[in-house]
Amino acid sequence: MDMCESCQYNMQVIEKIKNQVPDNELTTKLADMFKIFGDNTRIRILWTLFDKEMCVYDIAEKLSMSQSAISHQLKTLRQARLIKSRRDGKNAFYSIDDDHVKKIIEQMVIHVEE
Amino acid sequence: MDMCESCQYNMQVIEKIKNQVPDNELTTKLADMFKIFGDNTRIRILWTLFDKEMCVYDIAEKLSMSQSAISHQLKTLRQARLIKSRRDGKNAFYSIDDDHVKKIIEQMVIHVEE
DNA sequence: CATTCATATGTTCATGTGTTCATATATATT
DNA sequence: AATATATATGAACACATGAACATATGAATG
Repeated sequence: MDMCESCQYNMQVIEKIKNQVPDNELTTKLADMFKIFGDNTRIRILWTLFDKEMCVYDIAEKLSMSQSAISHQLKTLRQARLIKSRRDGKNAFYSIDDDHVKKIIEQMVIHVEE
Repeated sequence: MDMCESCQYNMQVIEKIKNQVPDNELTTKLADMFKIFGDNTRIRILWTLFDKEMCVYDIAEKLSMSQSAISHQLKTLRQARLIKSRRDGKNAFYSIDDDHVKKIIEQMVIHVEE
């Protein structure tokens, strides 16, 4: 079967993964990153930011949560470099910072929806 | 750019995700599944099982952890349907139960390795 | 059937995590 | 400068979680 560039790259990664003793440094990095995704509020924030950047207040309203709770989670997501922020006057606008975020969540959607 | 079946399917999922109000039921499922991956021991177990099935004792030895700790995590992974078990005499052999497991971890490897 | 080996499970404990509440900071407006 | 609005942050609390330890279960073997 013909594969596109993206899938070929993925196959290379799989080959790299296979037949190796688990590298503790890498697996720790992986687990830590999975942890960031492992919270409903953070997933909902990322989901909300999929199509457009949004300010803190609007995210909080859309998700029916307090500004503080959202702000705390935005900090977590920003520290993990999954989102970035930009100031515009009184507002701070947040947006997805990494192309992989969609792919990672998408892959999990495929998994849970079967 | 030409895309293979797999990538085309992924694109469809992306389209489905975009521009929607986050569905709390789905995002909860996603977060819960990410949580399962969000532990170094569990990632290392999955990693170990990538190429072949293994019994509990061998996994514990390979990862230098107690049999109890491994068994507990195997239960977690089994309940999440990420691995399956098979008895052979005194031994319980575990193996990856879902094709997506590799893809999910692989996608995260791509992310953290940049 | 008693023993041994492999695995599973219940409990406990220390640690981590997410939200709330109160408050601080930053920017704009009057 | 005083005030209002938007966001960030620190502390505290409730809750979740992973490993250790002790023990139970299950299967083979004498």
